[in-house]
Amino acid sequence: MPELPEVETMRRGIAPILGLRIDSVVFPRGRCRPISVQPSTAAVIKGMRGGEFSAVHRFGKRVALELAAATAAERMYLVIEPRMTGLLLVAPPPTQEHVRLEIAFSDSISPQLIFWDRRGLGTLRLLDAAGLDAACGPGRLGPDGLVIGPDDLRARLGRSRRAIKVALLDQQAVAGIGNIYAAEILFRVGIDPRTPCDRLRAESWEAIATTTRDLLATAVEMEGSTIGDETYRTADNRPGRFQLLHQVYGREGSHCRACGGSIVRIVQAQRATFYCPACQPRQPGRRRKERSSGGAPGRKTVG
DNA sequence: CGTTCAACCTGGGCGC
DNA sequence: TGCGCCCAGGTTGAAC
Repeated sequence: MPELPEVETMRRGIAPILGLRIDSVVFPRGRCRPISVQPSTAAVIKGMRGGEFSAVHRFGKRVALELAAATAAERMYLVIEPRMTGLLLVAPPPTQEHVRLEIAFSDSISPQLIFWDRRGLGTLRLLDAAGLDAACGPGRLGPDGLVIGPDDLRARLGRSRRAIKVALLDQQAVAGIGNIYAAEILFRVGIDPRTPCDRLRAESWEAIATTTRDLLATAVEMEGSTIGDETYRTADNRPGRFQLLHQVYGREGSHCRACGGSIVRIVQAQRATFYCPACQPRQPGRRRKERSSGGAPGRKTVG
């Protein structure tokens, strides 16, 4: 679940553990399969115990905890990728069973840091600076969604034939957008999610970039989106509030809050897309053999 | 280059 | 009640 706003909220929420001495690092052996830990659980324990975290960064949908070191060359980072169900907590976890990592600090008053992940698709990596750059640097991730500019977005996607919804999920184009926010962004700019990128005009890219920044910033302020029960929670175990502002995601068959029409669900690249056909009309076909049969810019059901 | 599919996992919800 | 199926916020790699 966690996309940029949720991961940013996690990043901010675990700040209380910065500067505390790492007393113990435990990978509980649950009944379920272990998550991916690189280079190994033993190496992670050895690399962290006795140290302290000096900063916490976010790269797209990943959190990187920086370990204090005498020199930059020795500096290591614990990179956490929550994927679908991972949570970073400084509060008691939803269940004990899916606690994947537990870090305790010598100051007994302070909370533990817990990585909890029901499905276990999340990953943990202990990386040096070069490894961090390879995993999260500009070669791997595009500009962050909170600061993406229209020119950058257009330069990266403007010539692509991919559908705009699918392209917005490409982390190399722009980092941090996931399935929820891609749908919400496109609703707010009134663009059909199936529109090929190379058919969007400059003003559309402008609108998409501006809306992406604004919407993600608002979602961060509202501490992300919590849908259903055992999903995303803040680091201190509270639900986010941005789901209250969702206009299309998860609302198939419901009335569009803008026009009263019906929200539709389609599948693109094996993932659900929600949109309002009335508020997000098909682009008038630029550069495509258009057989104006009726006259009105009516649609032909294509797929 | 782009799409499609399977895989990685657990668990909730639904129809029968 | 139980079983089987579909669904889920993400990412990756192989096959076409």
